[in-house]
Parts: sequence; C-alpha cells; structure tokens
Amino acid sequence: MSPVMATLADVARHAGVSTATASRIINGSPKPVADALRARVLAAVAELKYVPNAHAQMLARSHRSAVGVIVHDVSDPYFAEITRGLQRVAEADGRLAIICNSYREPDRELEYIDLLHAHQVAAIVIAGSGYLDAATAARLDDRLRAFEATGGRIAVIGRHEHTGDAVMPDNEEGGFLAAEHLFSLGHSDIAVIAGPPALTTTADRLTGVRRAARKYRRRLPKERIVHADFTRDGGVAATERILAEFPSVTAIAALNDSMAVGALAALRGAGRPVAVIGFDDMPIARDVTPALTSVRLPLTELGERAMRLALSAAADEPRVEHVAAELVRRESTWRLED
Amino acid sequence: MSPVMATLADVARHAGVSTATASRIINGSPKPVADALRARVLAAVAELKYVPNAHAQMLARSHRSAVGVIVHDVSDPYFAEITRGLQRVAEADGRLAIICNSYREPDRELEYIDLLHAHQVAAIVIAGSGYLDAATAARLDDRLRAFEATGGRIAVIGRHEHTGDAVMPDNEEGGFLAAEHLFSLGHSDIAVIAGPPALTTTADRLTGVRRAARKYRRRLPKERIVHADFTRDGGVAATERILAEFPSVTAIAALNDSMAVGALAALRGAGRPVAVIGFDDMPIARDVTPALTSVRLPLTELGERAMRLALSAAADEPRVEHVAAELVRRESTWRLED
DNA sequence: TCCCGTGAGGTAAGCGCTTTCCTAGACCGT
DNA sequence: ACGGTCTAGGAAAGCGCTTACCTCACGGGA
Repeated sequence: MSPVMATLADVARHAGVSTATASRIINGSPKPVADALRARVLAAVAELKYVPNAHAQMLARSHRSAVGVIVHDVSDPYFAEITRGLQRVAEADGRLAIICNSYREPDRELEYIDLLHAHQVAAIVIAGSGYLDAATAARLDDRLRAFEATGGRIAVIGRHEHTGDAVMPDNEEGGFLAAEHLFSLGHSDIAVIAGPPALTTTADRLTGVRRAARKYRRRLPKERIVHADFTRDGGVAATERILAEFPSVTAIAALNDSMAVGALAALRGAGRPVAVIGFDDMPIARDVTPALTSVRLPLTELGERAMRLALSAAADEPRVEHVAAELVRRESTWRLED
Repeated sequence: MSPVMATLADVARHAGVSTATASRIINGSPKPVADALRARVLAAVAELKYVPNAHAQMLARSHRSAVGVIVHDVSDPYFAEITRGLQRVAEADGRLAIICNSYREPDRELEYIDLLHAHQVAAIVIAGSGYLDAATAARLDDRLRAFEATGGRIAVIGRHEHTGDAVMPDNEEGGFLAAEHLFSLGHSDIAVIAGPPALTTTADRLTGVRRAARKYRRRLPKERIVHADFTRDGGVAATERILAEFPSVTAIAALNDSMAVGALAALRGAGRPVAVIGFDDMPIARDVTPALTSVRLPLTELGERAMRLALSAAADEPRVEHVAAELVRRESTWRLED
C-alpha cells in the first residue's frame, strides 16, 4: 500500500506489451489487437487496480469533455431544480458536470469562471441571476468572452450582460401575473417583498409588478417594496416590517417562494388576514398552509434547455429561448370583500 | 477568435523570457525575479488572456488538491444541507469540491468513485447511505480501498461496509426516539413509512423503532411497515395504503421528513386524525401544517465533520464520530385520549 | 589577479497518457 | 521463389506545465 498510483507503463510492463497497445486495449480503440494480449492487459489492469489518470488523458487528447455549471446555491430549491435539469442533459451526453456555488458573490463567480476555464471544460452554464451593476457585469462578460475565444461554449439562464445563447424565464411577465392576480382579486393596497436589488431577476420581476400596478391604476410607493435576500428568514423579517408599517396592506407579493413561505410563517401569529403570492412554484408551495399561490416557472426544463444550448455547436446568431411563467392558484390568495 | 488556448509558451515568447521564468512569476514562486520581467510577463498574461491549463498543472505538480463528494441527490434537502457543510469546509481549505449524484444507484456510485479517483482528488466523501446488500457493499469497498491504496483519503457518513474514518448519525437512537415519542403519547397502533429497504439508513432507523416497540410492549407487525422511496410522493402513496388497510392506526412514523410531508398531505383529505412524526428536521418541517414533529439531525455539522476527517491526515486507527439525534416536538403529534 | 560565492535566468527532464508514424512478419498472387 | 499488400504491435513525439539543475556575469575577499 504505497501511496502511488499504478500507471499505464506499469500495466504495460506487467502484461509485457508496449504502452501503446495497453492504451489501445483499455480505451477500446478501433485498432485490432490479438485476444491473448487483450486478456493479459486486462488482467494486469485488474491486478494493479489501474485507474487512468484523467488529467494526463485530458492533456494528451486535448478534447474537452466536462461541462461547468455556476449557480448561486445548489441547496436552494430553486437552483436544485434547475440543476437537476442541467445534470440530466449533461449526463445523457456522457459528460461530468462540475457544479460551483457562487453564493451570489460576483467575485466568486469570476473565480469559478476562470477555474472552469482552467479545467478545460467544453461549456459553462451560468444559472444564477445576472447583476445590474454595469461594472460587475462587464467584468464577468470579459472573462466569459476570454473563455469563448478559446472555443468554449456558454449558455446563460436569465438576463445577463453577456450576449450569446440564453434561456430566458419570463420574469417580467411573471411579476405582472402575480400582481395582476392580487389586484384583480380586489386587493388595492399591496406590498412587495423583493429580492436583492442588485440582481436582474429582482429587477425584472419588479418591473412586471409595476406594469400591473399601472394597468390597474394602483399606487405602489417605493416604501412598500421591501428588499430581502430571497430566503425564508428574509421573508419573515420583511413581513414583520410590512405588518408594522402598513396597516392597510391586505396582500403581499413575494418575489420567490422561500420568502413567501417566510411571509406565511410571520403572518401565522399576526391575527390579520393577508393574502400572499409567491414566485417559482417550488415543491413546498403545495404543502404549506395555506397552500401557496405562486407563479410557476418550469425550472427543470429551464436547466435542460440551457444545457442543450451549451452542448450544441455555436450558432451564427445568439439563440434566445423564452420560457413562459404561469399562475398557479392555491389557498393563500382570496378575493377581498369590501 | 481562433479556438485555441494561449499557453505558457506563448506568454513567455510574448514577454521575451523562458517558460520557467514565466511560470515562476505567474505562480509567485519564491525565486526572485527582476521587476521589469515580472511586469512584462504580467502584461503578456493580460493581453493574451492566458489561463493556465489545470490538467497540465496537475500532471506536473502531482499534488492533489480537489476533493470529491458522492451524495444520493443534492437537490434532496437532506443532502443539500449536508453538502452545504461539506462545501463550507472544503472551501475554507481552498479546495474545489466535485459533487456527484448517485441517485441511489450503486453502479453509478462505483463509476463516480473511479471517476474521482481518475481525477486525482485528494479525498472522497461518501455522504449517501450505505447498502445492505453484501455484494454491492463489497464491490464499493473494493474500489474505495484501491483509491486509498494510492494515498487517497476517504470519509463516509453513516454506516458503510468500508472501514475507515466515518461520522455516524445516530439513526438507531433517532428511530427509537421517534417511536418512543408516539408510544409515550398513548398511540399503541402505529404504522411506519420506511425508506428503501436496501439502505442501511432505513435499516438502522427501523431497528430503533423496533426497540422502542419492545420496550413499550407494542406489537409492530411487518405489514405495518411500508417501504417507500424517501420522497414526498412515496409518503403520499404509503399513507394511502396505511389508511386503507389499517383503520386502527392513530399515528405514523415516517423515516424522513419528505415522506412525512407526503403523509400530512394524504391525511389532509382523509378526515381521520392521525399523528405524524418525521425524521431529519428539514427546514420545511416548521412550515407545513400541522408543523411537523421530527427527529433532528445536525446535517450541516455532519457534512462539516466528514469533510474535516477527509482532509486531515489518516490516523492509525479509523476515527468514528457519533452525532446524536434529538426529538423536536411540534404540532403533528399529540396525546391520544382514550 | 584569481577564485569562489551568489543571484538571475534559462535548459530540459519529466508528469501519464494518446496517437502518428514505422517496422517486421504473414500472406497473397504469379 | 519473389515482390507487394496487409497486419499487429512498438517507438517516440508531443499535450502544457513545474522544477531541479545548470550557466553566466558580477563582486568581493585574499
């Protein structure tokens, strides 16, 4: 048990053949090889517990096979769902997907892009939201271009500075649907729990909400839009502020389900009926009480399509696929009788 | 935009130095270098957008830095939580964690072990449950030993065939706590929704449940133990069977929270009060209605400890750390008045 | 003046594999 | 029997990097 790996040369020596022959047998190359040699080599592989060095293979083959994925946080159900789709397609294509969590930090995202670049991945999928800050977005775009310049493929989910293949969840329309639902139920005083202001996802959903407000001629003052961090606890805190500051509010639109669940929790003890609509329609939505009305985004599909784009050859024109949002009515929203 | 990466040699040529000097400057080697050269090299790096080839580096340095993680499914909140802990520690140690989903298929797990081995990771953490089937477990153990023989480190979470460093959630005790809780509340007719029978996690939790039954002198016939697949929908189906077949059952112990949530959902329309206790105390537990009583396992900590074991040098003796389970009472269980 | 020590930089030998040639038999037809 | 065509297998040239070792120039002490 010496801490050293058996190499192809060891196997070849053990079997009394050249490394060329050993390599050909092990990789099932089309070149014909006598059965006797084949058996000897395979026996040597088994005996030495030989496992080829993937790095050496990469280097020698200079043919990229892995793909990289950058998400904000896999353990967030939103990204978990997307990642499932990404993985499914990557695996069907026989590729290892390297998943990186940026935790919504642009710097970490930059680092990971370079890391994936360094690891010679064939493609990178950016599944996290884009950043509104122009400088940040430009830096990211710069690194992505460098990667593309070496023949790497890129696909992004959502609105990013980067021009190229993308799949776009219709966040603006989703925001519109959410707010419209509330307004059409007679709620005229609503509050919004938005995500981090730096993200394009937040901005787009909010734009939709505002459009609905205009259409229904409702006021939606800035103070009624409370930013939180897309987590349950963020939702709890935001809801508490809303309850304290706006006694007239009868409905809350949370721009993702985690925050909506937090809102429901905060509302539980509040003794004041407030309707809540979420966004993303994550699996928990149907299991909370009241079951959460939400705007559904086909997350797994989002992931699948992005990975398919990333794995297909680059097109002349950037391809942009839109995927629609859809309202899912459950018990957390109701008509306001007046 | 020719699809080719700039190499160190390109950078060196561009800056008019040797590759040795370029390498030293780029990696900040201790060897002193004139400032003029340093500046020229750095400028060349920027201009050529040079990113070192990680595979070539690995090969040249023969010093392993990445770590591998095998879980059943990251998008399962149970593993998401564990993974978070694993990642946190790996990152603090400056290592890339490669995460692989086995989806509870031993073959895929085998494949991934070899893949990680091939990628020269420094350590592998197996976060999924072990398998009861001796042949399967032995095959896995065999591959793990091969990896260890090359100097790789291994840490497992839960009971596995593999002898070595491990962190053990006290599943047996947890199962006992769950069942004891139910029995002590006066429920004598209980049913169990167990996980896949092939997993050690299922077996251990079940053992604890049976011990509690013996202690409380309750019968727990085999038919009352329904196996499902650790998912919400599995829980729904199992509960429907239980409701149909066992009219006297007043409480259900589900061996994980996902299935417990499914049970709650199935019970919602059943018009029959049945207490439910879950296992793992995942975040959703407090947001379902009724809030789920569960057995808490400190999942993030589990992950952190496992990764710490994996990253520390091998000890003479296998190190086994136990982590305790703890009952968390909420509203889904109540005293049975008779 | 000579020698040696020292410091900056270059040379080249691998790391473990794949793959392109090349070689040397075996086999064929005439 | 002879040249020509295949064929199975081997030799060796990289893939892009790191690093041990070497070289060369300069300076200072004896």
